[in-house]
Amino acid sequence: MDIEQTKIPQATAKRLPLYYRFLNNLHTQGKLRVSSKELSEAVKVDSATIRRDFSYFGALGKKGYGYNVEYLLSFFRKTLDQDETTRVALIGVGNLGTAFLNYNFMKNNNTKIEIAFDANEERVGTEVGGVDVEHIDHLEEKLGGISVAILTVPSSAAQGIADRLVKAGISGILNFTPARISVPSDVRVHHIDLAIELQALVYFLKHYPLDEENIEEEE
Amino acid sequence: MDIEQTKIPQATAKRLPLYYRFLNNLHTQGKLRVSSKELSEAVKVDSATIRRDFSYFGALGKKGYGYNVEYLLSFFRKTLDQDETTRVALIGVGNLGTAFLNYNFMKNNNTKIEIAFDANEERVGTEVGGVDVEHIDHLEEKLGGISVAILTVPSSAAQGIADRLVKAGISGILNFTPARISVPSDVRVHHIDLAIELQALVYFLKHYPLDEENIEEEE
DNA sequence: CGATAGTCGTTAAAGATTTCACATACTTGG
DNA sequence: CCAAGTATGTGAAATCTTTAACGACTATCG
Repeated sequence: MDIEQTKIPQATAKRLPLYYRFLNNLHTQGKLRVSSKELSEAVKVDSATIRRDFSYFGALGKKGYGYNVEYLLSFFRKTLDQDETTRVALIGVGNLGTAFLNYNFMKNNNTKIEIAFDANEERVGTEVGGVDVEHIDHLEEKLGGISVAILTVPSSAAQGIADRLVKAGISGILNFTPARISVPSDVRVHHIDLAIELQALVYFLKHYPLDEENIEEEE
Repeated sequence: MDIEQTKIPQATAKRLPLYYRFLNNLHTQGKLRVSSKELSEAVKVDSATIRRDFSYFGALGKKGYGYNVEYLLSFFRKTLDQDETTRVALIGVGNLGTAFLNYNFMKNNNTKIEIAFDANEERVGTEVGGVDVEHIDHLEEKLGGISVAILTVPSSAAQGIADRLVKAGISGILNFTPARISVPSDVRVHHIDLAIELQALVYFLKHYPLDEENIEEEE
């Protein structure tokens, strides 16, 4: 099983959660079947790419019919490990951190922010979006085996906190600070840089005029 | 000039704002020169990739020396159109929207959120992060030629607002809602989906164990 | 001034991803 | 049960991106 899964292209892996969500929508709407073409219009990914993506997992559809929503959904649920909840910690309850805490992505996702940390005494002890805020000084003792962290602290604090997270045994960090943090090679870091995303959009607007050749893109 | 620029790979274009910011840091620190190797460690991009990226713009460095920070910076400033400010509108002053308004990216970026819109009467008329909040009903009349919008509204409202933005003449949308919006082919949309980013990280952690083969990634 | 170490720009190779196009097989309606 | 219509899964091509490797040139130090 893992032998198979290791072969899935990264580009495909990044689209899986997207597919999963839209399949969920379809299911909620009561749709029973869906074609790669329909799905393509919904998620804005080329239909051939969708078929190719699905094909890495085997033959999930039927020729002349399309895909059975329920079946596909249950398949993805297993593949994306939706049955077991992933516990997440959030560091930095500023504006962005608060947005995350109030953003109830745990609905479809089975990832749950279980605890938040902040350096500001005023925030410590409060509850934001149903999550307790602890003091950052207690990071190590309160982390309790959580393996994924969302980092929404000021960029000057990013590397220091990251070091502590690594020592505390974290294995993945979603870094929203502009700082590019250094971690051991067995810790995975994904960077999301809001300022850069905005600048990139502006750059593309100015330098890649699009017309009958528009192609949406990742992330 | 545009002839040249159109040829720049998209992957390179996405990294430019990142380079720009780090060069700015170096300049602030008083560094006069930098090698692709040093820069590589700072931004976590392979040094050969950096050299290749820079080379699309011509020979910016000197063999045996590296790159002159000041020169490189002034070059990027021109290339990224940092001299002219891009005006941006923000729609949806919720948690995430507020985070953006308080996030002062206008420091290095020369993109400026000039106006914000919200449907909540209580927020209308207030000022968040120095930006006036207008009622969404006045979107068209108050947009005043702004061509880039950040969309941080509930996903159910996303397509409707997008349609109005398009009619009002927007040319780029940074969409933070989970909805994949449909727009004419001459409007560029970049999607950033926080829930998906988190899910993707979790998926990679479980299925792509890394050790002496870690590779950081985009976005 | 010559030797040594450092660094770019680029060619070429490898790797990853997307897209085309079509044989194949299923569905549907009469 | 057949014919027409649909839609998958995939081989092959096209495209895009990264990486290795190295020749050419620069800086520096003794």
